[in-house]
Amino acid sequence: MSTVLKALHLLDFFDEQTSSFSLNELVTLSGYTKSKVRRYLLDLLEGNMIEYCSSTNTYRIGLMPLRLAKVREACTPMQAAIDNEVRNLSHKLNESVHCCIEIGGHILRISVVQSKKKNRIVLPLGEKVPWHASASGLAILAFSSEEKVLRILNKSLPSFTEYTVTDINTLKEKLTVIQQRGYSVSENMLENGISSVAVPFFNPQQQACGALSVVMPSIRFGPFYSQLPIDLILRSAKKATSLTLGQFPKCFPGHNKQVLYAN
Amino acid sequence: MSTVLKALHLLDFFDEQTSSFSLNELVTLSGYTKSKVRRYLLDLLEGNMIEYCSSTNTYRIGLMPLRLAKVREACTPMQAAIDNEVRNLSHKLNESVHCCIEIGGHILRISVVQSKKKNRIVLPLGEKVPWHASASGLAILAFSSEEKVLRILNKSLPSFTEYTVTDINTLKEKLTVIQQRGYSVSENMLENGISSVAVPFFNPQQQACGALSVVMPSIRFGPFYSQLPIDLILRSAKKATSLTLGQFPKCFPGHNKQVLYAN
DNA sequence: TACTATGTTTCAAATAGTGAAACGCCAGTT
DNA sequence: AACTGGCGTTTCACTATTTGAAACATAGTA
Repeated sequence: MSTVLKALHLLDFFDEQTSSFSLNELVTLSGYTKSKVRRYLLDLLEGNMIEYCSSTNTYRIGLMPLRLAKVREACTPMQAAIDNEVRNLSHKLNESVHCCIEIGGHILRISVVQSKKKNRIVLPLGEKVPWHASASGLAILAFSSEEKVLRILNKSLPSFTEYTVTDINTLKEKLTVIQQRGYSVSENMLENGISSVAVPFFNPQQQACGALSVVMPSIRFGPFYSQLPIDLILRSAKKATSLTLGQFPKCFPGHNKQVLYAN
Repeated sequence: MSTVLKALHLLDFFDEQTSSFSLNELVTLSGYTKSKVRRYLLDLLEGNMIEYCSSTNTYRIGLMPLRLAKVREACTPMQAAIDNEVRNLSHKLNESVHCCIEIGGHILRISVVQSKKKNRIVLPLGEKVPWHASASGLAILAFSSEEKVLRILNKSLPSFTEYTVTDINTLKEKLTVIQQRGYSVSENMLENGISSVAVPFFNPQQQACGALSVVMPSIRFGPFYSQLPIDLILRSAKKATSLTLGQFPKCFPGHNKQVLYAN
């Protein structure tokens, strides 16, 4: 593994919950030796990827990512495009809609719009979502390489409810179904009473890089699913894809324009 | 120079104008050998810092910077804090106010609020500002290391008006004055008819990382400067500094609370 | 004062980075 | 079809950078 990659790996630990670390904390988290971590941190510091706060002896994200994000958003305004699609879709369906993208091996929720209904699902922004127990995670996995699927699912997976599927073979079968349908469904898999439908979207390399998901109380899911507005959801996913210069792969169903509904 | 830093250096070339590059373009820009650049790009790719677009054979900024920027803004909302100070200051002075920060060796304007007066200065957001011919640039330089000053000023500097100073020794004298006063002044240096005053602000390492600047038609500058509301401007700069967890250095004048006015 | 937890420095050993050159591929030209 | 130039890819011997362990420094605490 290259030095550059090892250094960049340190950045993976920073998130909204834990946004700054001391040297020793990163030593523990990364498993690298102290000298290694220190050297990397100094390099990242000089490259403006992180900042050092001398009063607390901790490191946090620096200004360079801000600049780079600005550059990226300036030429391909993904965040704006996605926020827009999520808002539209939520407005049309009057259910909560959220969008997750995969970064650094995790799925992160980067956009949410809540339903206006009294009984609705409220999802925190920036949260990590489990691969195997969310419609979004499965939607992405279904259009990922076999190797990646194995890497992610081939470990002991946590069970959240009695409906969480943790067996790799059952999960693989689920993925096959999702590949055929083009969307995934989660009923009470992550938390009892919450159900959702997700459609993946793709990056320029035609890899699934995120998913749009409609999420609601399970009590409303039956009627919703029986006349699933998959066209609407798909259209949003395609728009999000094209706005970020991505491309749906040939293997995606509905290339033949025939969309499969419920069951 | 470490490998990590050399790899990160490639990211410096990406900006709003030129947001994607082929391998060879980066070879030319960086002066590195082809093998080197390629290796670095692959590492950055795997670290999600960049994306590869196979249809154009070019690289552009990836998703990781987006994530990191989000993390940073979530814990220290710099952009929001600065926008706020710029708005306040502009409102109080009724002149255009803007804020620049230094990223990757350049000064970028990241926040602007226009004066409400008919005759006012309108500045584009995201523009690069020259180090030697702007109040902001000089304000930052005055509180930067000698080595950095030399690196930046020790090349042939463009002349914008007959008032642009391009001689390094004259510029250095200017910097000394700014160090004593805590603010910098630009009269017609970048464009005839535009004058401004700038105060630097600082990051946690007490390095000048940006500047707040009040800018107006030169015709109003005399009266303005004769009773310069430096306290107001300084207070805004200090607030911007503290909100981003930064710290003014000991060497900054006014630690003794005595503020020097005009001339 | 001693103790502990943290960050810093050092240096020989070894791993990972390096540049040059050869290679393969594609598109445009003759 | 053969030639050409431009670009990305692969390879490999050489060596410079990275590495880990251990000693050192410093700050906070009992």
